[in-house]
Amino acid sequence: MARYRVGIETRERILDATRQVLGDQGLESATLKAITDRAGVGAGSFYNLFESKEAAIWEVLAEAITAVDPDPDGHGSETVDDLVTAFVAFVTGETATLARIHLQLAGMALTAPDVAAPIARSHARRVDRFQAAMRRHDPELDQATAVAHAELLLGALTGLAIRNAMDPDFDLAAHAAALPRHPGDRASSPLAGRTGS
Amino acid sequence: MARYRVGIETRERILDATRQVLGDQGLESATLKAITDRAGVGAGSFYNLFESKEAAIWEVLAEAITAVDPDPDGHGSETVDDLVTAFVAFVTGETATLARIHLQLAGMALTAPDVAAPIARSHARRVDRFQAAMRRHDPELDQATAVAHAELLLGALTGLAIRNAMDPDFDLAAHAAALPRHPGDRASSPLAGRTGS
DNA sequence: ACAGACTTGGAGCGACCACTCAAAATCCGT
DNA sequence: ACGGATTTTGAGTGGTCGCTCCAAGTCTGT
Repeated sequence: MARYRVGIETRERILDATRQVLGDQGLESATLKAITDRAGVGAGSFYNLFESKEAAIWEVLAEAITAVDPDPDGHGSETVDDLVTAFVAFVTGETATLARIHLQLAGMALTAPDVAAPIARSHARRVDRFQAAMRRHDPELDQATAVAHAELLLGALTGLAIRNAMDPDFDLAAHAAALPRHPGDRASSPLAGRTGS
Repeated sequence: MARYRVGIETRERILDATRQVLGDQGLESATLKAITDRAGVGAGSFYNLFESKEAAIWEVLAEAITAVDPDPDGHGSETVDDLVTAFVAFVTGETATLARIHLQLAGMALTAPDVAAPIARSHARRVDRFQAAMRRHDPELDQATAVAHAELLLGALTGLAIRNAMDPDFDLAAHAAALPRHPGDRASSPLAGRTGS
C-alpha cells in the first residue's frame, strides 16, 4: 500500500486531515466523511491506503502521545527549564494541533483500554526525564520527592495548556515560566518578567 | 413531563445509566441504546422524559462540572487541606463515577464550545476557593502568587486523579497528602505517613 | 510508448444511529 | 372503582455510519 509517489502524498494529506479533525472537533466527530472531505479524497482512496478508520486515527494518536516527549537532544544534560520550554514550544509551535489532541488523551485513556497503556508509558518516561533533571540540579534530592515534584509540574503544565487552548489571549509562556521548577521553589507571579528565563 | 412517581423514578434510572455509560465507556459510546439498555427502559420511555439524548447527557455533564466543587460548607474558614481532602473524597467516594466523567471534561471543552464556558467558570471558582484558603493561611501572600499556586495544585490533583482512575492500586490519598499546600512548601515523598493529615 | 501496478471516486451495502408514534398498560385523584 | 392523565413498549422512519467494489484514470520501469 502506497507504493507510488501520489499514494504517499495522499496518505500524508489524509493524516493531516485526521490531525485537524481530531484537534478541532474531537474523536467523536472524526467520521470517515469528515476526514476524507477535509483531505479532498474519496472513500476508496482512503481504504486503499489505510486498513480502517481506526488505523488512521490510531496513527495520529500515537503521534500525539510521542510528540510531547521528543527524542532527548541532550538527554544527560537538559535542565528542568529546558523541558518546560520544550513543552511550551510543543503547545504553541508548529505542533499546536498535535498538542490539542494530546490534551484529549487523558480522557480517552479512561474509556479506551488499548490507548491507556501507551499513554501511561509515555507519562512515566516524561516523569522520569523531569525527575532526572531535578536531581541533576540538586544531587541531594531524594528520588521520591523528585518524582512527586515532577508529577506536580507535569499536572500543572497540562492545566496551563488546557487554559491556553481555551483562551487565545492566555500567556502560556509567562505562566509556565512562573512555575516552581524544583521542590521548595516558590510559584511566582506570572505578571512579572514576560519572557524571562 | 414526569408527573407520576413511576415517571420520576424512571427518569432517575435513566440518569444513573447515563452516568455509568459516560463514566465507563465515554461520550463516544453513549448511544441511546447503551443508555436505555442499561436503564432497562424502552426508547419511547426515554423520549417521554427527555427532550433528546443530548439533554440527558448534558444534565449529567452539568452535574459532573458542579459536583467537584460542592457548596461551601465553611466557605470562609476552609483550609487548603480541607479542599484537597474533599477532592480525594470526590474521586474515591460515592461520586467516583461522576469523577471519572469530570476527568473527561477537559478534553470535551476543547472541542465542544458550549461545554467549555461552564467548565471555565467552574475552574475559575475553584481556583478562587483554593487561592482564598492559601491567603487565609498566610495573609502576607500576594494574590497573583496564590492564584498561580492554586492552578499548580489543581493541575497536580487532576493528574493524580487520572493516574488513580487508570491504576486501581494507586494510593491517591497518600500522593495528594504529599502535595505542597502553599507556595514554597516542599513536595514530600508519598511513601511517608499513609493517611497523615 | 507500452503494459502491468497502483490510485481514484463514488455508488451501493448492511448495520446502526437518534428519534417517532399509536396502542396497551399503569397510575392516582376523586 | 372509575376514568382521564401519564407512562411504556417496540416496530418503524429517514439518515448516517464504516466499509466494499470496480471501472476509469494515473503512474512508472522498461
